[in-house]
Amino acid sequence: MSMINIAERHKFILDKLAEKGYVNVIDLCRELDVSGVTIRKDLKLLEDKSLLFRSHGGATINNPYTNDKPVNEKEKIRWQEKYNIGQAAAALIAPNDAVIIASGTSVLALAKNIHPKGHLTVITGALNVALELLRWPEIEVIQLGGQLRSSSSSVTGPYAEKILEDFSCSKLFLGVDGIDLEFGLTTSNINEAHLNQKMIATVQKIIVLADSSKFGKRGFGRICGLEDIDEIITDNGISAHTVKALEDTGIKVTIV
Amino acid sequence: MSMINIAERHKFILDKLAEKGYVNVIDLCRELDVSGVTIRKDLKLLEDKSLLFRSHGGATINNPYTNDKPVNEKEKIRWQEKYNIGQAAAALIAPNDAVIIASGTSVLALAKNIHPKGHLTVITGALNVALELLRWPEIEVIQLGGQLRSSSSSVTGPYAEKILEDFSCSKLFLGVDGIDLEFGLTTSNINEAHLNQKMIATVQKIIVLADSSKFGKRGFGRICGLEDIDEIITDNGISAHTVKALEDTGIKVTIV
DNA sequence: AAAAGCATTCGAAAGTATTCAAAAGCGAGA
DNA sequence: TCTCGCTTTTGAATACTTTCGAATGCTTTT
Repeated sequence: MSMINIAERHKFILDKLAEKGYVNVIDLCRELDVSGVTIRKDLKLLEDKSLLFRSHGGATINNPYTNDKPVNEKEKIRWQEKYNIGQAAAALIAPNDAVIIASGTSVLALAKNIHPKGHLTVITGALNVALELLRWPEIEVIQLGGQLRSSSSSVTGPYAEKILEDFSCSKLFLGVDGIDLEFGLTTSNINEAHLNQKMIATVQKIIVLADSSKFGKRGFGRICGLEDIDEIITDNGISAHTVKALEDTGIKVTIV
Repeated sequence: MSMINIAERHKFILDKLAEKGYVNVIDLCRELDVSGVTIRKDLKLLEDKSLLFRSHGGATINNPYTNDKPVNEKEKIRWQEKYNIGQAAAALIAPNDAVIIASGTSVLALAKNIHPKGHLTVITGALNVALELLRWPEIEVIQLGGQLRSSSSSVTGPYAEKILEDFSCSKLFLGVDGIDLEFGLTTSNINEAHLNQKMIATVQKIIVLADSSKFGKRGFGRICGLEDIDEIITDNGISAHTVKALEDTGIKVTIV
């Protein structure tokens, strides 16, 4: 196989990488009928464009060391926004607080951003949130019980709701799938929505974490109306008009 | 399987670690068709990147989760035995079973070894066990609720015990800290022991997972006497005399 | 205490990377 | 067509990495 120019060689290399996940210099030399020096130069160019990872004798398509566990797509997208939102939310937590953290990627970002100053009690149904917080000896974590949903790694159902009845917390951090000015807060799972309602009933202050893509959307399960919530933390993709409407309802809007 | 270069070898090692939680040098030598020196060098490199923990003869996963030292220290040692024990225990699970899995490193090894054939219901208080099982859509996981202990990443307390009252399961898989012929089964935490008692009350068959170092030891919290249990799975470090004594009590002893 | 198993170090051999100056290719203009 | 100026490719020399077995020391088991 003889390749006329660089572009074609690069395409060949990337195609082979996509197919096999790995290429080595020697084989490419033979297949493309060029010298090793040339292949190495090609690989270096592609590496500089971060289209592959170089290693001795060849190259791989993805970094062998970022052993990415199959993080679902939702978790990847808008991570930076969620992270900033989580950071802002974490700043609202005071020493000796008792708070509830619901489930979802936004509140996981919150959990990762909590660096407790004093003692803290956290109630959550989300396994990943609980595990994140267990690192801190200052935090007492109450895990809600019940049937686990694999999509959110969190519990729902009567057992969780029953446990909630025994507690009274100062703040609830709630991640949602949709915020609609008329319809209120929604999530895509009806059981999750029901649990969230119980959570709302046991706290004094409700703080919603939602990146700006959530506004105007309606999920399947309605959680509550806008009039029930106290604060929304979102990113600057939110429209001024929406901010105005929320603030008119008496909600504090924090934009990160 | 012959791997040509480092990157692929490292990826293989990390993948295997992610799946099994433990790798040993000898097996990797065979699987990757390289010498022990090379594998050790690889493991050292990966350890320097803190992608794993080195241990005699192998390595264990360094999960950013479950990063509480107590478990990780324990996890380092005798992993091979625990893994084999977990494998044998997993073989006892039948389709459509409903089982309880307690907490500890041995039963975590069990969880990693479960590859369900049909539907399966699992009740557990251990977050790491629950997370491990959530991968399988065939498994319905019931997470117990309550206060979390960071050393074991598992719940104890009245909420967990209350949930247990509603279920009746066929088997309980129990990891313990000590097995004494007179004193019975013990664990180092009194709350854990109490929860284990409640678990025992809700199942028909009790299977204890314990590597051979546990025999003759007494932990702080007594769980039950030997007469209450049905089967023990352990490794071949157990003395013939102990096996005889256990079998005389009517316990089936499985040695892996 | 001995034996077995595992880890580390070292130098040799093979394989791979880099550099550099020479050669080859290529388009533009005479 | 030929040459000029440019980029791309190349082989050769050199430098670096990787792998391995053997020797030696360490840990665990018997």
